[in-house]
Amino acid sequence: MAAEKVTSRQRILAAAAQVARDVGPAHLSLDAVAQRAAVSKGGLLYHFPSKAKLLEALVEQHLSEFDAALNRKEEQQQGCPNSLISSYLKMFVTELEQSQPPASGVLAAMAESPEFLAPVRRFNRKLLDRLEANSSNEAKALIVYLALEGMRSLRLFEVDVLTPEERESVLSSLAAMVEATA
Amino acid sequence: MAAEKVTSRQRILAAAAQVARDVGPAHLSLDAVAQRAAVSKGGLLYHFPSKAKLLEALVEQHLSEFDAALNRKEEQQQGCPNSLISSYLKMFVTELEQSQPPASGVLAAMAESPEFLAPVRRFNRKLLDRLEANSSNEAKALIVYLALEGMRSLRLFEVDVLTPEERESVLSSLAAMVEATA
DNA sequence: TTTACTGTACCGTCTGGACGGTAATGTCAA
DNA sequence: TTGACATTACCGTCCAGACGGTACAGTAAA
Repeated sequence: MAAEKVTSRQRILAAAAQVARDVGPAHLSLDAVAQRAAVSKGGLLYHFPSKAKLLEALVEQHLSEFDAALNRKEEQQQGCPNSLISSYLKMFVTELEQSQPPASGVLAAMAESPEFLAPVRRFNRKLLDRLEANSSNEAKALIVYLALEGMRSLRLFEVDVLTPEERESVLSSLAAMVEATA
Repeated sequence: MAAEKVTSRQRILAAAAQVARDVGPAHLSLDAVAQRAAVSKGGLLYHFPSKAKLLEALVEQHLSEFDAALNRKEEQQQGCPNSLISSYLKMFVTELEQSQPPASGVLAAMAESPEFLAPVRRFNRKLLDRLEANSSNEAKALIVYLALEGMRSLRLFEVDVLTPEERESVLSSLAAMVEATA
């Protein structure tokens, strides 16, 4: 049950993100997702009984992948001061290097209704709490967090116009801010 | 021609942003916009011959209002070093104080298709060029810009979970960064 | 026998937008 | 001054297509 089922579910989720990118977040249709995932519409609705459930899962998946990636980075430098914000920065760099596509599934969910982002709100608040508990300088950590969030959202909206040089310059400055324990 | 026409157009534009906020960016329908603007659907289509034109106008309006607000702030402190990034910061604070609603019309446009954000890309790039020409420390200015962009996008997505204290702390730190001419 | 689907047919609703009016305002020649 | 026409700024209706979701019969593997 696990192997096949999970694979199908994940294929559908990935297809949904793809479709959202291709036709615009507002035009994510179940038919198109099913086709892209090489699943019948009945099959799709077997896994996700409604469009809302699919969008919910899209958000959930994004959050859990984000969390996993962050934790992975943090394990690599346990105990260091400012380890969380430092991990977030490293994670962002890794994402860039691997040129991971933005989380367009989340966009589709928010387009449908901002309510779908309630889990994101909860996640963000928890992250902020952890960040403040973990940082030697809260304000600086917040700025780094927000600057990264800014770059993420620019990419998500496909309005990122930073040159590679600017990006590098910003990222190294942010790294310096993190290391300068005030 | 001028007085009535402009008023009607603007009522429609404002109604569109409202509707997008209410029903979710993906569900902005011409009928709903017409109703909210107290115009018939035919009337709406007279001003905006297609949905695409309406969304285009929504983005354009946002950009021009942004630009106007920024220029207004900059005029108040002509000649100062780092005047542009400083103006952007002040503008953001003003927006917060007036608790202006986020630009949900732009969200509706991007939901329909990311292509609608092409003017935003151009605008951002120009802004960045101006910013770099105007700043005594490019990297720092970029960080401030990105942090503000981060806060803006969190609000736009309705996932902003910063406490007023955190916001204030960040904003005053950003102001300090701007003033510390390196 | 249960799980995990496929495929087809179908339904009700919503939506963009085409279309054909129409009333008010303005223009201009006789 | 007035009648003829043009333009502007809409209104209200209609329709074809897309979409979410249901229903159901069948199938193949574990």
